[in-house]
Amino acid sequence: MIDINLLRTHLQDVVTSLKTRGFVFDNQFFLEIESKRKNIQIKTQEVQQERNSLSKEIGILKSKGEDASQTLEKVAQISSLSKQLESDLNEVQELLTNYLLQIPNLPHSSVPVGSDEKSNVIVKTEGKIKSYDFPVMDHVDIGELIGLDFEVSTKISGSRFSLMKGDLARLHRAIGQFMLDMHTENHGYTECYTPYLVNDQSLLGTGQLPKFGDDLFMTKKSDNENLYLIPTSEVPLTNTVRDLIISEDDLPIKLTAHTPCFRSEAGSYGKDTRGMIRQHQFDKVEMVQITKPEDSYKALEEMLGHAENILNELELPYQVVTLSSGDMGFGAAKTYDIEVWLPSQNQYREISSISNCESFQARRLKARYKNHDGKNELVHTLNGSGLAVGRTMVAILENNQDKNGNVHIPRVLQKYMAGKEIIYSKK
RNA sequence: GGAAGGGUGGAUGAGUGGUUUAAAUCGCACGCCUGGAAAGCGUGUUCAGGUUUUAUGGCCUGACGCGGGUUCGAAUCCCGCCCCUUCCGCCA
Repeated sequence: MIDINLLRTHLQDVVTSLKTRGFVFDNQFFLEIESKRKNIQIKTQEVQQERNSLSKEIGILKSKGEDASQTLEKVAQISSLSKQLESDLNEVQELLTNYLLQIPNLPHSSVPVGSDEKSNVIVKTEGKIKSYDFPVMDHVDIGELIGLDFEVSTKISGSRFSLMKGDLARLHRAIGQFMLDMHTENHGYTECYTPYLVNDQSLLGTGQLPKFGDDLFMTKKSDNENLYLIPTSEVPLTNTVRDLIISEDDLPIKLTAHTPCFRSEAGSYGKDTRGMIRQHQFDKVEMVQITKPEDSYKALEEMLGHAENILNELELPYQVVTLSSGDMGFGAAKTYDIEVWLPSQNQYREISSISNCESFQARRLKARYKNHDGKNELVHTLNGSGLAVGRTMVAILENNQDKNGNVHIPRVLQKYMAGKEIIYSKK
């Protein structure tokens, strides 16, 4: 949620900024509803004040044993007026916050302006793309030779799920373990185990609700309560600080978790239907940082470095792009995507997304810290994949294949695979 | 799932319809005292919002788990829900 005071004081700037990310701000609606809110609120508070003082008078009169019927009569009218105004005020305020919840975050000044991914800017390209003297297979063809079985997963659950067996399943586990170990042992994150089902308050806090409910899998807890499968562990990790006032000494908070993620991919029919690129269920190791406002952009660079370290260790070629204003997610002020090289597609594909949400989520979460002046100030929240496990495995299969369809296990993963160096194909 | 008890400012905890402006204690901050400290004494110490002010601030509204209701007036009474504790049942 963006700061309503910004809308009151710098409306035009906000409108212009939002336009760069394709959001059309309803100026007239806002001004209308805001002035209505102001009028009703002032009037409501006046009436409440009068009611309170008259009610107090009644109390005093009665305690003295005097007759209060005249005052009672007077306050009866005021009281019903007050009720009416209170409900009017509620209505207007609900309208206003509902609108505010729909508004995406403002892009940071360093974000390239553009309407879609075509305006993304490549920051750097790392690693050497191998050349292959044989026709490369994609990960589905390789996978089928070493334990990837979409026929079975389709039978069990339908499309966009996968089932792995044997060394491949172990490789998948090894990747997650390795990433988690890197973040906890070398990057200073605290490992977390989190719920995979979360309530709607949590999703409202991180911005998936109310606007993107269609992308979530929902379960029913009871007649009047639903729980949602997490689309990313950003949700539980970031919500750890909801409704908290954190002491300055405890910042930054750096959390990581390896969890499955569940997405209905409602708006992506026909995209990446083959293979493991776009699934309803996938594993991801997530990094989350909670920082002081002045530290958040330093933290963003740091997190990018942490994700890059993983790819460097795995010896996978990648590039880093800064997302343009129109390509960023709802809550982000600035986002870096890391894209890994996939030989079968002859292009880089997203494997990580690292965002600074500034105070956007913190405002929804009521996540604050006590600054050195003793004032409560909203924290900044950042999240990033470090990395998507399934897509990392895809990249390893494709980049490390040989002409016999064997997959060479990256050196850093071998200790997680009992020293195994190659997964041999059944070809 | 069943039964009982509970949820009040940073902590403990009092408060069963009206001077509650949420007591008291602890903690914390500042001041006095002191060579310095402790003790003691004094003062202060929640959040959100509105409005006004150059500003410190002032005035006002709301918040006692959440949401409704009754009432001129609700922390207090009524209804629904959530969470916690203990016991029972089930279960890994």
